Amino acid sequence: MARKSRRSLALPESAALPVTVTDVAKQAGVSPITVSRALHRPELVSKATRERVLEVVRRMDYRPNLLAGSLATSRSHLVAILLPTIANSIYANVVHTAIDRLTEAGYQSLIGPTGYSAEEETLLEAILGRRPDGIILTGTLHTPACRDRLANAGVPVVEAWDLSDHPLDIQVGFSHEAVGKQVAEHFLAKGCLRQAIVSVDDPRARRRNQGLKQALLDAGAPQMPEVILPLPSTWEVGRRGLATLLNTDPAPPDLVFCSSDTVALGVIAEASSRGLRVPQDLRVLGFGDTQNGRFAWPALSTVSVNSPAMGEQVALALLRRFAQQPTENRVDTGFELIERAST
Amino acid sequence: MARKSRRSLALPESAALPVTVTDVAKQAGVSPITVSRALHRPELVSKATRERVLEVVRRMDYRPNLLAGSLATSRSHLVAILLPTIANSIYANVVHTAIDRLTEAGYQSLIGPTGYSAEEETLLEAILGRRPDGIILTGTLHTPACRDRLANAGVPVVEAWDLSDHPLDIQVGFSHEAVGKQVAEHFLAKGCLRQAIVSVDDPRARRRNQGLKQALLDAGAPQMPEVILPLPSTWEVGRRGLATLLNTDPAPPDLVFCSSDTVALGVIAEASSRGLRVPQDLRVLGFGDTQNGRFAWPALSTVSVNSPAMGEQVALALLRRFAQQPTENRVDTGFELIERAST
DNA sequence: CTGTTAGCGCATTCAA
DNA sequence: TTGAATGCGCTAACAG
Repeated sequence: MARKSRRSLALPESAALPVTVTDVAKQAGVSPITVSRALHRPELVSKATRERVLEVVRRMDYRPNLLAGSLATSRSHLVAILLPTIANSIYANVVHTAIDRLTEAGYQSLIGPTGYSAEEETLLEAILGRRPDGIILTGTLHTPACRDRLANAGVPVVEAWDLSDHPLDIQVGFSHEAVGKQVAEHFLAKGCLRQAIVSVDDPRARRRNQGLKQALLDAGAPQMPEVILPLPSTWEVGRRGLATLLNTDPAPPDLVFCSSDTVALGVIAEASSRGLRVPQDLRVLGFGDTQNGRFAWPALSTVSVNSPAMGEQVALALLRRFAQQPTENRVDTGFELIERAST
Repeated sequence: MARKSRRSLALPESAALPVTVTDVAKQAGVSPITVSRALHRPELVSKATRERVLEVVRRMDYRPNLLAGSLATSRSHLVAILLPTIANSIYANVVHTAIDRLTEAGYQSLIGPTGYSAEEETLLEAILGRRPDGIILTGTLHTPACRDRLANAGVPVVEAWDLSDHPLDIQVGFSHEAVGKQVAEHFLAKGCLRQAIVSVDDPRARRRNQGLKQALLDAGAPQMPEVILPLPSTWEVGRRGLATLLNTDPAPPDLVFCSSDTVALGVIAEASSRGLRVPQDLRVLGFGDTQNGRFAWPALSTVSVNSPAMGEQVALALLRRFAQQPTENRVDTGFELIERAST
């Protein structure tokens, strides 16, 4: 009893046609909608029919087609996550936590790599075409057009990892300027007057650096060289960065503020290969949460940003929106300076 | 001229109803299918109407609903990627490369976290319910039921990071036993007879370890202690691992084979805090490609698995399947032992 | 080259 | 408690 026009090719019988609600309905002697209800709103169906239907569902190995469901309900249960890169990413922990929470709540995650500004618009359209129920933004969108597009997509958007003055919608993050400021002040108080910077070229890193430099300026501390190298963020950036610093300035820095823990490790490697002791001769400060707070590299101080908490907040904000509950539109997840001596 | 029953709520006019093919068709004075063709198969439409339609598309800001398209064509242009974790993951580089290629080819990536065996089945159903055109598996599926389900889902599946004797479908990876064997033999030849292991508890790591131990056995080298610690793979595993090794055995190892570069760094940290020189007193061997081959930690030897190439092959295999071109069902991407002395 | 018809699989609305 | 009719938005098949 073949259906009217499913597939033109003759298929081997192993590739059976997918079972649909209609198939189940026929077998169970009910209408398709009853099957749907038995599955999703069982309280609307009498116990007898419900059990019969579910039995048939099991027997026929019925798997709902979520595409069809989404089309009919206009709720895709899809969350799009836009991030520059998955590999070695400072955002990975946040994204990971958020995905876990969303998955638990029955949402699935669509990943969009925003690494290449050229195709950003295309990517965004492809993503929006799936009609996601929500969007998570970790990196920065390159073109203003894309930001506009997102703002007007009629979809809740969470921007993570930052608090800016021009929110798209919801923000979960912290102030990068404040990070730089606090680092500078903390170490000024400890007597570190020669604070240098080794950083990749990233907008947020630049704002942290700016915060640090401003604080130094305000305190009347000397301006030290700042080495900015291109992405990606590798150990090599740190090694070359410190090498450059030391070659440039006759008087070495007493602190190096790095754009990430990875870069900081490179600085430590370079320092030790030059016989500089960390932190006695040179303090090295990283940023991020590579090890997720579990364990830090000896002598590597760092600014921990509490990624898991951020991930939770990101997911929470979206889920509350979905449930049409009131939401905070701005969550400051803070950061914490962790100092390590050695061993 | 409102449509019949779209949305019940009165919406502010800013939240305009999404434009559909039908809307465009009306404005352009053609039928919906012509709009569809002008967009997707322009060669089937006369230049004049095509231009008119596209003009209207632009003016009305039409955005195709990919859910509807997928439902109609049975091609979702979605690839599901199942991986244990995104954070600090050894798989991240592979996944990243694969996503890039797939995105370029017009496919989008759905991420499914398989970290929690308990809900593995639920997750899998949710993913399959989206009718992905292909599936990428990086970690291991925990239950046999899930493997069966995948094998019979009627969807191309690529298993990455491994070559086993019981492929689900396509395999792209390398032999983990061979890694262990080659490491053992290489360093035996260099005179390292006391090869110990510090590893997390992971099936594939265990197979690498097994390969190493077997090769040692075959060569008549002494069996050294093997420290297996629970996931996740952090520096701390390395530190505690080496500490345990040194406390357990009076005669220290001359080589420590680690389950990842991260663990290996921990071993190096512990070694240096104990005054052991790497590699003179102790060679440390990592595994993976944390830095993607760009730069290695001084004195950290490693087994590089060429993740980008693997990612390419994974994407390629799927794309060829989608295009119904013949495919290799088993691609050995190999690995490479990289030895580093210092500095 | 263009349009008509019909269907993808499911769920909302209303009626019974 | 159940069902019929209909629509979600798009496209394949066929006709003209």
